[in-house]
Amino acid sequence: MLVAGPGRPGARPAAVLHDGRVRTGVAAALVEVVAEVEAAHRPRWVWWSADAAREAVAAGVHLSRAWDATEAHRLLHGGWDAPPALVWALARGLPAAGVPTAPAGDLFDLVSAPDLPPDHELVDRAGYLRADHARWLEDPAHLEPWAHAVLTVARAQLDAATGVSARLSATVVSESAAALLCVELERDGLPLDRARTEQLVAGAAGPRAATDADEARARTARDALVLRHVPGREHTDLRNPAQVKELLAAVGVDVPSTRKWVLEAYREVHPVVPALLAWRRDERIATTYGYRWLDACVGADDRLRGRWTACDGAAGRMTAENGLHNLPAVLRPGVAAGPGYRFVRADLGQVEPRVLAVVSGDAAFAAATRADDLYAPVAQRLGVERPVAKIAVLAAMYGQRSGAAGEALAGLEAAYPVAMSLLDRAYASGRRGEPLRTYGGRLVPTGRFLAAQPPGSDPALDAARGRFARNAVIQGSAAELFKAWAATVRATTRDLGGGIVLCLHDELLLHVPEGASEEAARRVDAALVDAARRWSGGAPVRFVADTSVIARWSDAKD
DNA sequence: CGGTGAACGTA
DNA sequence: CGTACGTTCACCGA
Repeated sequence: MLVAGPGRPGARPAAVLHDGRVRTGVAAALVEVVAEVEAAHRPRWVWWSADAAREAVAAGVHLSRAWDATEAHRLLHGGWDAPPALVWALARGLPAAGVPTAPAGDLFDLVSAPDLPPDHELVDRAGYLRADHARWLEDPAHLEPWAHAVLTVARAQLDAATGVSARLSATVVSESAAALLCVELERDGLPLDRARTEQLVAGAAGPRAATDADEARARTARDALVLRHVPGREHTDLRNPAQVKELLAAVGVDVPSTRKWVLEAYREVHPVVPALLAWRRDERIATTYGYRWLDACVGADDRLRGRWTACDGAAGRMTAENGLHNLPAVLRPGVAAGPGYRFVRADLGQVEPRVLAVVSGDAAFAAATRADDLYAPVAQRLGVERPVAKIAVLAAMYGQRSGAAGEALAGLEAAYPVAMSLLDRAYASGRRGEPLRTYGGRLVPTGRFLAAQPPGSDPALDAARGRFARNAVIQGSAAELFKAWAATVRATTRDLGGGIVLCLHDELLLHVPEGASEEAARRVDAALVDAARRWSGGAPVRFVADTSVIARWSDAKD
């Protein structure tokens, strides 16, 4: 057990509970104890959240296995918000509505003190965590009961998980590893070639401005490249969509919105359209991924850092801040391995239809996953060209309505009825606002769209819930497979002197010493075979990765 | 001042 | 644009 109290990282109190023995102290001072216990016993660390491991991770201590009570709670009960008081309550079988709330400020002592248990008690008369437990934990002596409490929670969660499905406890374990990996990703950052990145930024935003006036001039100069095409309308604010719409109407481009995919069709109609689209591309880099971003998010060690989250609030994919998940492709040449290092880049091929084959248990569709290109056997079976088969499969999974997938869709229903019926059932239950579980067991509520309006009251809302549910069962299950893969890679490549530096939904980027890069690539591929077998329970579904050793993220795959 | 929608980057 | 996320901007109402 490893728990930490409130306070600044490093300076906060913490406790290690192992084999009946408790050691408490400042978290930074406990790192050695943590390392000793790990080396001697390789335990499954139980913690309220991986944040408890922050000091140990900062010190470079590798922790192999964990049970993360917050992530377990999210999997078991759905939703994202999971404060300890709620995690405790649901683990103890208490109603969430009864969780006592802690009013902030001085008022708290006056108003609620009589309802609190005696100072040495963590749990109140009703069985909930004492309402002021956050403040209560400022006393280091209280960390021991805090550690026992999370152990109680973890045991209850393990029982509950086993009761839900045979796979759920394995999902908790891999989710816990992913959450710990997030702390490591925050520590390590993504290697950048700063000079090259600055060059790329300059290409869009112009040279680095020395003063605010220079910056304003550069901005005006960028705007002028668009406005010169519309004499008489030089005062249009390009950052105001309503004004842009009016400007476009004045030159004969009448559009419902000024979105990129709408304007693409008007490129040839008036030169201001391509100029505006180019302006938007550059403006994105100038404002979001420009010099300010470089200065704020890239460390002195040329690493791009941001906060990582193991699961989003919907189906459970990982999220990252500061551009780690949405860096424009033109900046990717700036992501470069350090001297003596290489990236190993691996991305899953056609992961969502392969996941559908597992989740649905469709034997015929599973057979198609034996091919490197899944759409080839599907096209053959349907008697259509490959592009048609691909559009039909994507349309079935995502409910795409535009495009000409109609006839092929009917073919899919006939050829793979089991897979198609899973998608139909997910859509139908989502329309009714029923929660679903992903293949690994995550509970996903579907009533999250304007919860005030019940299912059945708004057809458009019901359809949105249906589409969300159909997507979530695939996207969420794919996220589980991905995290199982990432956790396996984390474990099997750490002796090579490098590790994962980026997770991007279906893509892993490792930074490893050059001499170990080919071995790392082999282990990444082997990890996929292992993780897929464990996650899918041995289903006859093949997963494939495109894996290559490269120097820059943008380098062509070989 | 905070919240909202448009817009757009990624998967 | 099928879904999800993070970020910035302008606007709105308080």
